[in-house]
Amino acid sequence: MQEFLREELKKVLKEKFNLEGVDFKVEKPRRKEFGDLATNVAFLLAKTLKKSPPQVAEEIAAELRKSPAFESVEVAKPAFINVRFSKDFYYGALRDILEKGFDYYRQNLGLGRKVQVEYVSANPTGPLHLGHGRGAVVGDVIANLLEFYGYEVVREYYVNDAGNQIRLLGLSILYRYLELMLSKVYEGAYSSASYLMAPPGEATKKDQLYAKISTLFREIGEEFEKGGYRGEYVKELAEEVYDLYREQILELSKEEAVSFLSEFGLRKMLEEIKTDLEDFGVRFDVWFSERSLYQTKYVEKTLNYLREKGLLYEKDGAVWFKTTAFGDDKDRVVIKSDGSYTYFASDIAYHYNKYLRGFHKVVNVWGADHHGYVPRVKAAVQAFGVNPDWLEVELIQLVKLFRGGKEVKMSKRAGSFVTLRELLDEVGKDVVRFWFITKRADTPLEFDVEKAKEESSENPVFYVQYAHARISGIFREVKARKGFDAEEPFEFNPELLGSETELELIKHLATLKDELVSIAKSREVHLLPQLAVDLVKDFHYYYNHYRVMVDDEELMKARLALLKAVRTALRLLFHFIGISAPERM
RNA sequence: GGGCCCGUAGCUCAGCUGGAUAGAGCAAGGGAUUUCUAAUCCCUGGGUCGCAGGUUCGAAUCCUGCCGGGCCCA
Repeated sequence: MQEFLREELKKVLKEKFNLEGVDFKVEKPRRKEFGDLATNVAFLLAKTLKKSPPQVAEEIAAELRKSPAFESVEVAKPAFINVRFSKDFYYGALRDILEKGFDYYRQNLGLGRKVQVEYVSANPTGPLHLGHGRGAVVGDVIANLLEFYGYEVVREYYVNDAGNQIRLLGLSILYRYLELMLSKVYEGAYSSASYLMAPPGEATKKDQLYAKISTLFREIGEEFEKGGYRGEYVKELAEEVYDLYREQILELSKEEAVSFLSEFGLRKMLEEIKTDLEDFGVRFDVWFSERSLYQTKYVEKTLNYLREKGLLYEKDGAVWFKTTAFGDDKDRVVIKSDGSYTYFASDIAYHYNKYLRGFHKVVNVWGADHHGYVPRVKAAVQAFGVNPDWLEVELIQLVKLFRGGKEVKMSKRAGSFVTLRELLDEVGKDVVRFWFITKRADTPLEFDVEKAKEESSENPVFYVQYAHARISGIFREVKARKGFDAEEPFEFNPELLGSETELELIKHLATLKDELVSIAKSREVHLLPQLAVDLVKDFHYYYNHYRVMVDDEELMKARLALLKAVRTALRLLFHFIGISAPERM
């Protein structure tokens, strides 16, 4: 309806003042006495038209009044124009919702263009933590919105499976495996008779194992101390290795063992990450391997491309990319002096790949700790001759975990952090998803587990879901007692919904359309939960003041239609947020 | 030292492309159901919008400085 008024206003401006492209605002006023929608357009035009704001407002209002869609058009205090839509306008909206369902809310903003949303992309060197979870929800919700509004969305996870991190994972598993072997040796797992019956003069099997373990420990100990992964999950992986391979790993050389275990760990972690995300309602279309960029020589090709454009140069034995040519504060290394590529090199290649895949737009959901990274990737994008706005980066701040008002300190290096999995198991998918998008993504979120759990009855998540269950409950009752199936399409007379409460509710449903579009455009997903709460509040009020199952069948049908429309809107909101719509609670 | 983000009710947060009496949830207090789910509804209290200047018809919103918190880089 905002769009409707906006168009009407544009028409007036064009026809009456011959003005176009005025950036006026149409919004829902805070107080309902001010009407359904208000605009500040008169303030903006006063200067150009050399008239007083109230005067301009009055002239515009006079034009608007000619349309039957408006019940009233008033000019208020300074020079706001307050518009009230007619009942027929709203009844029409209600009919539309019943008839079209989700499609009432749909708008083809995307025109079928391809958009990529890349999110999570956590290193597969450990379980997902809460920050990843937050990014997962935000990315997922953005993707849901874009999909709904006519984009062809590719959901993608960039897997950092190249480079030292993975090696360190393998090395850490090896270290824990050695610890485990050592304890097995001492526990006597390897001191059975056959091991002890070595020919005279030869070391026992036990001695041999011990010697190998000590050697390997010496070789990797320092590296592990410096950068190894300390989490419990590494020990678990080591146990799996032991169960599968027993002492066989010891027959490998150090490097063989590390690379074998790196692969093992990578595969396991990816599986785990995938499962966790699926249980979180997050699925990807593409798992893009960083390593593949090297295997297909994509990194090389991309750098050659930049070199041809004269954007690479050598200095201090390293190869640099002239990102300053595109607004970065300094140039960046792409090949280090030891000949190895930097992460930036593969990132450039990855984005070149995205570009060549023909995306109309690319949305990257990154942890806020990467914010310093944005200018250089945007620089790279520009080097391909692409507008930097093509790449949109949404930064996700940390999640601070609280338990009963006390912060739970988390440190990844020390291995003490609460995983997404643990939180999911403790409070449930719907609650976590809902809470993770209640705050602007770019500011830290404080999440209190006790609150999310204990207040379950006062929890906004259940509050909104309860409304859905209530409506479904009414439908069940109506069917059981009156034999009327509201799930099927039915005729109704909207004019029977004449009370202010009912009209307000219909208005609410119509207004939601504008609000959702605005959220989709601005990626302000944190507003969705509030939108759900606001709508549900109106519904519960209605429920408490009006009875749906009444003897007057026409009235009943009209009210059922209203509830059905509310349920449609709720389902759409839940769909965006990614929470379930329970039939009963 | 440089850059980015944040500071709004007791708590968690909206509002920030300037606009009408600054909102929501939770927490606190009081009330409502012989009726379709009380996981509900209604009412009440609660604010120097971090501080100080500036811009203007008008500032929580824009600009500058300071204070406090977080993150990144060197």
